Amino acid sequence: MARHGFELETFLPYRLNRAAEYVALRFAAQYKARFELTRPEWRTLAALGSSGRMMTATEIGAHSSMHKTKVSRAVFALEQRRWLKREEDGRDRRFEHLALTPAGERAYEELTELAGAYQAELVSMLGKENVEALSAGLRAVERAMRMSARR
Amino acid sequence: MARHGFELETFLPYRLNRAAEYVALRFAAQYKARFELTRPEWRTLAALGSSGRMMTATEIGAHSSMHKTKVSRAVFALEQRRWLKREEDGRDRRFEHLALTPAGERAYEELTELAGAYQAELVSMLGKENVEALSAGLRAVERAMRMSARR
DNA sequence: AATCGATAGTTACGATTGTAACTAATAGGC
DNA sequence: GCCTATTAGTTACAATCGTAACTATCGATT
Repeated sequence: MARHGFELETFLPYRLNRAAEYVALRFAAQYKARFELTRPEWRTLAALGSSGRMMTATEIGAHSSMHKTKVSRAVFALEQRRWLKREEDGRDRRFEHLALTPAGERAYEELTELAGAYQAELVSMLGKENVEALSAGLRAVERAMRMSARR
Repeated sequence: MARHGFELETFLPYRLNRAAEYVALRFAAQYKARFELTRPEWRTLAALGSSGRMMTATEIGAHSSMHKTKVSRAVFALEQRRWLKREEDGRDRRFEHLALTPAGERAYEELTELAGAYQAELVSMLGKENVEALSAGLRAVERAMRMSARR
């Protein structure tokens, strides 16, 4: 039917994007319904919770690939919710050291359960081999990202 | 270092999203620089160009996974640029049949060349086996999308 | 110690997006 | 032949996002 060689269906950027949207939206529906959390907020929570230590906003951005304005807004929202507290650095007052409050920790624990269950659901939906293939492919992209990051 | 099992780095929705963003942005930079095109506009152009026939806005949205408001705006923009023309349906006047103008065709040809070159660059960057693994994984996700689409 | 440049984080602003409401047109039941 | 439900497409509006500009702080150079 197509007059030309090109087909959007076979174009990797398009396929990646569509798959990512689908997979992310299904999970976002869960934590939005459960916690009224946005994606930047969930990522910030995950970064702090999984590291298990205090982090600066810049570190969070680097760890979870978020623009600093996104992190800034997410930190503000989590602080309002009393899930996160800031502590100023005595030596260098530009830094804010961020940590989860006990309430934030509890939310994080629940979220990681949701995430684990969703990942398991993905494996059973896609099949173990397919997930491994996908993961290997993503690993290659991640490698390429790191390569092009260092100029 | 992490106190908990969960790591964002191993969470598929996150990895997929980050990889998709990276791959899409690198390509978007090319067609934005060359044509001042937005992503919805490029997708609309690609849908029309590759099908080689007239399509309605709804068809374009279904074919390229875009919300109808995105399609509507992209169609308007491409029409302003004289890359696309509308033709009304005589029998059912709700439909608009869309087709590329000769200028639109020429732009599409150039864009597919860019796309082909980029896909080739991806293969050489990631390695053929990795692209095939990624593709197999994506195919599984696409299958799951189709499954959950039919209610 | 004064200045310049770099860095952490915030905010103002414009652009883009999706939801929902809207218009216009058709189909199908009665 | 109506009345209702459905569909195609557009638009108003609010939310979200990134760029760029901004404040505040620090280090280094002189």
